[in-house]
Amino acid sequence: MPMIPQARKQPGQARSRHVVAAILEAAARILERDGYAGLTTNKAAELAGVSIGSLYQYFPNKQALVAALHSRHGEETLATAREALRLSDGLPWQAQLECLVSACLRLHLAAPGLHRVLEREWPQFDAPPEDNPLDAALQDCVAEWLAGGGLPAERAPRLLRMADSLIHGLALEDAPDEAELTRCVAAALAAYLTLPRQGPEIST
Amino acid sequence: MPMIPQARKQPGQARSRHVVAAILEAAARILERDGYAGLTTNKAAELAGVSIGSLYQYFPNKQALVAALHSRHGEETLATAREALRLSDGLPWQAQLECLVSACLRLHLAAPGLHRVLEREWPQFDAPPEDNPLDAALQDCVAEWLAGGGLPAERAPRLLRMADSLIHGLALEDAPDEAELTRCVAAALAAYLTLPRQGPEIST
Amino acid sequence: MPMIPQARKQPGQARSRHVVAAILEAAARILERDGYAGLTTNKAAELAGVSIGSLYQYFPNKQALVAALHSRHGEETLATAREALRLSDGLPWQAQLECLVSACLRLHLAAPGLHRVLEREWPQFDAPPEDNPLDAALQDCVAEWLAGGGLPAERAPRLLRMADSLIHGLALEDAPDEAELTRCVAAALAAYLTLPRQGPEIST
Amino acid sequence: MPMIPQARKQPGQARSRHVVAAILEAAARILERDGYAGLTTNKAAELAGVSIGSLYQYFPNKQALVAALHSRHGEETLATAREALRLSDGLPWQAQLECLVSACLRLHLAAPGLHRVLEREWPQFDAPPEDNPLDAALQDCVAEWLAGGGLPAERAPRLLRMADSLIHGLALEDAPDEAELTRCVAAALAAYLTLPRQGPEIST
DNA sequence: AATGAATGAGGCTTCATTCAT
DNA sequence: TATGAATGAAGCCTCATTCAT
Repeated sequence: MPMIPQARKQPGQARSRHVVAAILEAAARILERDGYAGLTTNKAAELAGVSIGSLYQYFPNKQALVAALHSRHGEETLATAREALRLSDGLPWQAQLECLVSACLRLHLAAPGLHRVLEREWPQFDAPPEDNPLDAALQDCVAEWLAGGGLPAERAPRLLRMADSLIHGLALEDAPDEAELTRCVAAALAAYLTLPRQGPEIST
Repeated sequence: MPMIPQARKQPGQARSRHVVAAILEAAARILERDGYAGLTTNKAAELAGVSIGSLYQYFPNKQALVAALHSRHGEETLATAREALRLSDGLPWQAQLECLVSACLRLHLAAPGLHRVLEREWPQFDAPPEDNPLDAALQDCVAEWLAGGGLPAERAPRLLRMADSLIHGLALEDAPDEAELTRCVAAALAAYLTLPRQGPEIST
Repeated sequence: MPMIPQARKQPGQARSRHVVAAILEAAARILERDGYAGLTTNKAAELAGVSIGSLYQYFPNKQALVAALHSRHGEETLATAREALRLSDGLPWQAQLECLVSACLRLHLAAPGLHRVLEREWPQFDAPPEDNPLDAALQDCVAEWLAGGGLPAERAPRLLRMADSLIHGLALEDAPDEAELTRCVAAALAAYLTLPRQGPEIST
Repeated sequence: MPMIPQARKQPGQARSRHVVAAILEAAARILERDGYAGLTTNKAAELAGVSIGSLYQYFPNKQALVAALHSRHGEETLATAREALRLSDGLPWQAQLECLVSACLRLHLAAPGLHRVLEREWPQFDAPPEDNPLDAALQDCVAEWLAGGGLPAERAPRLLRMADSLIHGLALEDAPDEAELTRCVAAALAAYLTLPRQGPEIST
């Protein structure tokens, strides 16, 4: 149970890659619609238009299927973050933060249910805390950016955790307004970043 | 599926109350350890030391069991919030906010896994969001406090959502430091509360 | 399983008799409404307004409960038949047959579902074929009547079986008309009674 | 509950058809022996020599399994009736009626318990009575035959109900004699068919 | 490689029956 | 004697996974 298996084979042929993509897409759609409990390997295979046997050809079990989606989500997030920082290069850090948040928010608003499942319902996210290479890369990326702006780079991990939480929590609002949410999240994160190093508690 | 059943019979005798408490306690422990999917009615009954039939005497189905825990969590949260505001009455609002966050954080640090399940994994999203009387009461409570402090009371719903997200997200940290997390969360929420009414996106 | 237990105790007190009657009445109503599968001892006890424990005080198990209803039905049928024959004494046998059929039909139209269950769905009716004393008494009664009218008394068993089948089958019609059904059933039974002793088949 | 599900997938391959046949055969045997309540999906699968999963591959639930048997019985009855009428074409209607009854009786004597369950215990009474296409076809077939013989075709529905009742009732006799029973049933039905249109109740 | 029929452990739930109070 | 909470065997059904074709 604790092992998170990888895809059984690297899709070498174009057809294989297409099948894998179809399966992942189908699984994502079901996850978005019905949650983790509503996803069955048979439903995913059917929606993907392949046989259940073919699904198991590429994914050794159901967990691997969701793990692949999780991984894909990590890649998208990393790419989005890098792109946002690149495009906003030169702007004040607050503006860059807004860009970052806005980009991530857009990513999640496209499929809030899916991301909620991947981030919260997916039972394996406690297994590898930070040794997930994608998470690590994202942390490095953000830490580097913080350092470049004179901000405390060691706050990158928690900053990401806070961003994640806020984005997922607010993306589930009834009628989410991207611009407004961006301001809220960015403001909250900025406040964290500018918190004095280890200010003594006033009371106690 | 959309029905949210209630307990099948109110525990009248002392024995009954004890059985119900044991079942809830067992369910909470399993939920904490194995997540929603890992909770089975038979496991809960066994861990509670009662027969499966007894479980169904008090809870018409598995959902009702989790719903009861959810409800209990809501009550605890509401009581905690009220108590924190009462105790900190007269302090500046920032200090009150810290008290509030600190109290809620303490509540969640006691069983972070359980609360993650109850708040995020528990598929109650089909139920009307705010007609949960406990949530509504909590919102009212916070809105009243905000109004009393000259803060925008209409931000109570989102404030609570943000608090929730941050607390649950950060409570899962490896070695959470309550005091430190409190400062982070409070700062983030304070920043949201003091955001200008509808500031233009251009300005910092 | 093959044993058909009797009521555990003879109701001596008035209260006991009342409780037993209430339980039987409740069971009959549920049987009528929901069929054999829909009858549960707990439902019967609740509808009767007594505790499940009390039900088992008077009926050792569920089968005994239904057996009691079955027995009661047999008694009613026997009484009805005797009464019909008595009242029609002196009339030609065809008229008496109509009286008999009419009386039985009326009995069944009052609660067709219940009687269907008791006669067809009740799994024990294959166990004692004719050693049921009530059935035997009914057969004797009818045989005697047949003999008195110069009709073949040895056909009583099959006559009763045919009457039973027809009455139960036709009582389930959508809008049963008692008078019309009586004529149909009586005509059919009369035809059987007047069938030549062992007439050679015309063909073959 | 009111849904009357169909087979989940039509047996396409030879293997599938064999499995379906084995399941139906096993279910029929259990139904015959133990009645509806005694039939369990697991017992049927085991007796059929297939896994419980395979049973549910072809029958979405227990009801569908029995419905399939019911349907099969309807088809057999219809075919038998048509064949009997065809073979006896040209004979006087009384002889044809005997052929009809004889053929149906033979059908039911092969497995009287099964047919009793299918016709009487099977709780299909909520389904519209005559929109079962097989029943309707049988009625049409008989009505047409009656009309051709100068008999009241509008009596076909009740005639069938009476035939059904009598056949099922008498097929359960201890040592049924087909020829004898045929004469009894045919005589009874003939009497119904020749009943005067709406004769006054007073006359004999 | 692809297919999809087959498998069977295991989950949820019911209900006849018992027994402590 | 009455009560009703407690019991647990047993039934229905799902779904991850395998394997013969």
